[in-house]
Amino acid sequence: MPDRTVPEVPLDRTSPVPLYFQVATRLQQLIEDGELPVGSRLENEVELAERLGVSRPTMRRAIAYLVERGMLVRRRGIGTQIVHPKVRRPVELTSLYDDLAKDGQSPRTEVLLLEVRRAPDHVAEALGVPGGLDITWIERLRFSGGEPLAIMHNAVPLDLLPLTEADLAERGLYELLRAAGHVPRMASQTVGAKAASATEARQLGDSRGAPMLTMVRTAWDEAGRAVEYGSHVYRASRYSFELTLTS
Amino acid sequence: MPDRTVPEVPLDRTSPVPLYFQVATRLQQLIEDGELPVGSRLENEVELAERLGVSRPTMRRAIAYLVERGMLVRRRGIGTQIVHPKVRRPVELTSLYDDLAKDGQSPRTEVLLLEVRRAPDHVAEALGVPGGLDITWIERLRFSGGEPLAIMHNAVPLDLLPLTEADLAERGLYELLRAAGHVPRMASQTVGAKAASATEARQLGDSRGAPMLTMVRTAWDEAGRAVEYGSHVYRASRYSFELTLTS
DNA sequence: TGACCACCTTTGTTAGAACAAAGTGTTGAC
DNA sequence: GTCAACACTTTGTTCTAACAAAGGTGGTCA
Repeated sequence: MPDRTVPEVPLDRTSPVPLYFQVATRLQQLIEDGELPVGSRLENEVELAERLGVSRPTMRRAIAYLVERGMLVRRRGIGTQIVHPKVRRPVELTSLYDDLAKDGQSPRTEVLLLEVRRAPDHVAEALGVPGGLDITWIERLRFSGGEPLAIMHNAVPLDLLPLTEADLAERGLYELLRAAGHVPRMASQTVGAKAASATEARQLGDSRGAPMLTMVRTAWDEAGRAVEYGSHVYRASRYSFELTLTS
Repeated sequence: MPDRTVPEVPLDRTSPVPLYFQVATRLQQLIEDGELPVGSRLENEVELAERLGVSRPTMRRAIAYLVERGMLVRRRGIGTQIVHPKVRRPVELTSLYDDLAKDGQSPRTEVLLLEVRRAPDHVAEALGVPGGLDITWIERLRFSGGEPLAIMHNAVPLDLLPLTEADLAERGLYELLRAAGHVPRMASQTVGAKAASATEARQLGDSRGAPMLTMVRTAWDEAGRAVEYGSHVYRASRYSFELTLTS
């Protein structure tokens, strides 16, 4: 496949958006739109930098950004190739509410319990706090399309934000956390399966022993502060996790 | 928390290992060992570069590497802080065999079926090939600690490598792929749950209807070529997925 | 013909330098 | 005493420059 000449990229040097990002964004768009087709090779970075009017480090940074996202592949002596037309993010750190809302499923939430209490040992440990931490403890039932989908148990450190039943009924926990300035940035999850207990079956309108997907998660914000512990149970017949992962 | 003086870092300028990586690795070690405790702040990058005897770009690259991995956090005007003592990789792209072997569980594999055939439609689609693709189709039973753990169905494009029953009994599929130069770099997974079918129950020595964790995956190599399709069923009582994810 | 070497292309690494932008803290005016 | 302006600290962006290393190609010589 022959080299592909990248069209002119409009640059705004007065903009607060960094040059490397302007270039990267434009390249990404060209690839997504198919103007730079999968399999084709880019010009070499020196020429490209010259033609677009940026320095080589800036050009390299833009390319590195797309390599990181899995759209481009580079090899010394060979060049830069387009290998995928869509961004391949590692994994999106989203909540169930976000996922459903994005799909236009209009989720509904029923708050079963909301109380302030001392964190149980296993929760305190998951949050990385020695003990004696005050948390808001929440139990919610999530519906989608009018059908129950999941039971969600969450703990949020009390000093992060005040949580009310009304807020939670209308918005997802992650949305509330973000609005309060505690953006989840990293999370550690364990995904497993189990048979529904009698209680779970009753709450979810499923039969006892029905297969359930379980997820236990701890999330941290940018500054490394634990913002959420969650232990959820999903009806396997109605939910599964999709992940894209990179080495 | 006061600034922390980073101890001297030994640099080998004749080594093929890049300087920024030597610095990053040493820093990572210091953090993991607790010599640079969580919450403490690093010296500013200019001073640090000077003291360690590298240029500022090199120092920045080393730090950026650790920021990317979630160990450090930087803020303009503030400095660089240690927020986590362990590397937080997005998600490791490993196979079940790798995971078990790493835990010292000495996995055993029984090859139930190995044949060359035309890819079924849903497999061809998952691999991103229009159709008419010849694949090696494999069905394996994976044991751990003498107990059956999972049933694994895989498809590997025939032209990638020849697979024999003997190879698969001794080594994991990913290990074989890597050895053949087809290193899996990206994968797309769907994780769900289901109740064991009669066949699955019999093969896994579990009861019919027992909860099972399911995983369907397509993996690509560095060049964007599909190298594997897999559809696996794990006994939920004996296995779960652990993931770390970043936004 | 075939193997090996030299050369070309392309990305990777490192350095030095200057200015911009974001936070923090301090000083001074009112 | 309060608040705004300013200075200082620290990271972020951008540029120029040079050399190293890896992959491919073509030519020479046996």
